Amino acid sequence: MSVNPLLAERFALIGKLIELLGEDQFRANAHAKAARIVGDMAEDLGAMVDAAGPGAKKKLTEIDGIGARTADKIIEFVTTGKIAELDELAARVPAGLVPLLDVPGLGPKTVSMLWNRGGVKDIADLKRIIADGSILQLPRMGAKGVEKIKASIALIEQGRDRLPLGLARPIADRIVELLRGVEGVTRVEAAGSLRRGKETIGDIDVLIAADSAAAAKRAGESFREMVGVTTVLAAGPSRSSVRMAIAPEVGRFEREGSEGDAYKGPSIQVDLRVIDAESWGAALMYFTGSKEHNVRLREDALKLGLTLNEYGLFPEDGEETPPQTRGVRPVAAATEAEVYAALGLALIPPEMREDRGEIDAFSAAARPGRKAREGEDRGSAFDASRLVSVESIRSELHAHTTASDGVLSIVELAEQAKARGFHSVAVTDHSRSSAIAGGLSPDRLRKHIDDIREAQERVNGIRILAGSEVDILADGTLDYEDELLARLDVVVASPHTALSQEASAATSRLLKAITHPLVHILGHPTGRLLNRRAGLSPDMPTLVAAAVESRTAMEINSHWLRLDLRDSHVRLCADHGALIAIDCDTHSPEDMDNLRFGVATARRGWTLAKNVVNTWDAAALNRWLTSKR
DNA sequence: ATGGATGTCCATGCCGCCAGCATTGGCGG
Repeated sequence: MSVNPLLAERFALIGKLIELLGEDQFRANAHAKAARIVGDMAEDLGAMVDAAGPGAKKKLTEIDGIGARTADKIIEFVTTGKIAELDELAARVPAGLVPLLDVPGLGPKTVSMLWNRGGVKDIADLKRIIADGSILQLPRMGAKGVEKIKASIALIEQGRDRLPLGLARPIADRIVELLRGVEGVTRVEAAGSLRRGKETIGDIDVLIAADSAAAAKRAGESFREMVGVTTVLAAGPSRSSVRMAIAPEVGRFEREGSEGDAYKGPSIQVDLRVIDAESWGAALMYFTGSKEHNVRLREDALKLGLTLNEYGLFPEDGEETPPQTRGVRPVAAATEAEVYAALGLALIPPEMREDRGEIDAFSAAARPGRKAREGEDRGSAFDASRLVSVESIRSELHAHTTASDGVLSIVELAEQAKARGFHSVAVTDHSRSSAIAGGLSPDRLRKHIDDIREAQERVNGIRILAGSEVDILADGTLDYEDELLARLDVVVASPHTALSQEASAATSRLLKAITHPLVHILGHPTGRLLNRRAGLSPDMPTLVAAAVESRTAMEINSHWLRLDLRDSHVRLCADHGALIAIDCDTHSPEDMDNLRFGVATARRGWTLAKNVVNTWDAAALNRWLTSKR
């Protein structure tokens, strides 16, 4: 287990405690920032500290946003497992107060006031003073706000995580399709973290433009009456807001027994916003985010004598009131491209809008102090057309058949892949140790290879590669003898068991697989499952360096429960030019629809199409495969 | 607490909206 998520959680907590105590806001911000940086880092800080020894502090402070004090705390946590400052702060604030910060509508100032003025120490206290009405005596607590807080608490108590992208996306697609069918609606787009392809989604934001107020009204009505809506939270001319039920089955809705407020199952909030066509681009940018990206853009706008908001990019005139309310003409507003262009930027793909260096990279002018990226001339803007896209994917290199735990025969799998326009598909059933998944004994694999060759005889227009998803055992050895692996066209090596082994063991285990001369692809490298299992936390820089050296591809497993590698790991691969394989780990035909999630993750990690083996034509793919034979 | 410019200090992400209160704080993006 990597210490990074633990450290991120602790830094975030320190920041929150400082805010609750009403102490230095800048210290609080600095800790929140440190939490974000540490959480995004691919390299395990525990390994870094151990490896650097006495030089650890210097190494840590080289990271932008980590100073001497934070470095000390990282080292303290790695070596002792605790942070004294955190313990001291925690002793001064009731533990039950921190979860209150997660209640929508409650921020640090309000929670702090509830505690100091209202004696609130946890959610139960808050509910009590809401119930007996005494909360209304406190400053800034009016009837309207308290109603909102009450509703938010009810929601929080259902205790749900953010929704995986793979569940949110089909819901959003359905809503977008519904609204596009409303007469007079001219534009519809889902924005937010969904549009950025983040692995989990907090809520769904849908923007529309319409050619009349009547059309916008019709759209709002259709939206609020959709199947699956359990509660209408808002119903105004410019905004509607609902909660939608999510059935246990993917992307399906369940209405029986879920009428109105009685519904207590999983749900997601969906907001519909009506946008003027003239400010479509600015609004889409604002609602797409990320917040950090938006703030950077607004900062840069000010340096150019401009001010950016969700209505457009305007000349900065020093007036207090928003420019659009004074009839000021925007410099740009209608499309994202023109707003970015007016800021001296090429259109930044939504997946990259995270304030992770993309604004400098997309700047038309060279900016000093920036390292040129692989495949990029210093001083020229990042070329978004070179990023990998769904359309650029030409093969699936990780798929299962009925021989192990898939539902398709070899021929059926080939037909599915062909229908998607692929030139090749690899049959990679499980190896013997994955007994539950029907792993093949060496003898069965030999027979399976014959079956694959025989299937190829019967199918035209697609190449069927004989492969295996071979288990990487806990010590790094592979589940078949080299002699057998050498007979396969493609070898995907993946960890399936011992997924909680310690970082150093995981690193050497995976390193063995990457450097094995017969292995082409490292499959779902960490074995994590979203919201369920953290998986391995190997030292990623070491793995990536080895992958570059041995020309082994690192997989992005596209299944929305895996998305493994994750975006930050992918970015490390892109920075070093490692090969990437984007695969669906196909077990059934629908699994191939997950490709877009894998591609989104690749784009979030700045992956160029040329570094993705699935984008290569058949000849190039074959040259790479045979180079390891 | 950090990072930048200076050599110890100084500034520190933007903008709009809403409720509550009476002109601003707090929140969310």
